[in-house]
Amino acid sequence: MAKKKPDKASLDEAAARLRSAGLRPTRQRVALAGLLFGKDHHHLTAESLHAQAAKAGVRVSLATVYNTLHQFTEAGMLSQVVVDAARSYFDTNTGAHQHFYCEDDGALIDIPGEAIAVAGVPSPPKGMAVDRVDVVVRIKRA
Amino acid sequence: MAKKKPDKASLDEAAARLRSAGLRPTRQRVALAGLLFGKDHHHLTAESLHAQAAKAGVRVSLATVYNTLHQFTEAGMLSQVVVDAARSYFDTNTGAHQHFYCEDDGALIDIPGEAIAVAGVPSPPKGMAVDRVDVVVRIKRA
DNA sequence: GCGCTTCTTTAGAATTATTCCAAACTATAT
DNA sequence: ATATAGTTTGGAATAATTCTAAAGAAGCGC
Repeated sequence: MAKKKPDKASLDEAAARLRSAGLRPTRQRVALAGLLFGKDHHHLTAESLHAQAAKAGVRVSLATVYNTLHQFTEAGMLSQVVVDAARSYFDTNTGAHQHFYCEDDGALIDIPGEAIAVAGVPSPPKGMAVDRVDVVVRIKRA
Repeated sequence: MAKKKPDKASLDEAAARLRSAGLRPTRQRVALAGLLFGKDHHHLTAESLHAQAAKAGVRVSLATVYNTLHQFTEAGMLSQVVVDAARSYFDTNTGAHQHFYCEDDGALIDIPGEAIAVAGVPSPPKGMAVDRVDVVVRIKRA
């Protein structure tokens, strides 16, 4: 049988992480953090995480999944990837990197941050500061 | 009083454009094309174009605005800019260029195509071809 | 541990953007 | 003019996300 829940150690670690981000380590937040950070970096949507939680036997409402994703993003534990007007993707990799976005099936593929160089960004309007530079390489079946 | 509708000449030109794109020059398409291409390049949403049409005295349903925006995009007369998961922006400038996106107020500002250079894009997975590379420079009030 | 206060969760309603639908129209070719 | 195929439209339908008010847990002081 497949292991469903993350092990206790990683859950404890998740709780600690939450605490230091100023978030109470509630059952649902700890469980979601376990699902999110217990494995390799990956991409997800609110719906997909909600489904994954259900499969792992964690009871969480979809509203809480949305809340949690936003709180984690706010806390810098996740980053949001905007590639499609229809749905919001999140990425457990918060480091500087970019994405391929497959327009046929909606898949996201990481491009390591050091691979791509963007030169010539003009200085932003007065009073504004650059928050970050996103590069999306849109690909299609040839 | 402010001029509300585009002049006849530009409407005729719009009709010709539509015809060569394989679209019947209907009253609503011609009117929307007049609003879109009769002036400098700009950014818009379905809602904003619908409102603008209403103000210009053109009767068009919102559904038709959506249809038309997609058809024009398909025909290469408009391009879609994805910067915010919440709404779809369109751009009358279909040339290669990029954008500043102001996260505070949702404003889009063009960055000329020749300004920015993106180097190091890895080759896409087998069987895939790069459709285009979008760069969004997210800015905030400093 | 007990009670209190504050933060969280939740089900379901509400919102928002967008698409779908079937009926009424209209451009175009004949 | 007519017929035909492509369009428009209001309103219903969807989909993703947010809001709300009430019930449930955490954390703190005693």
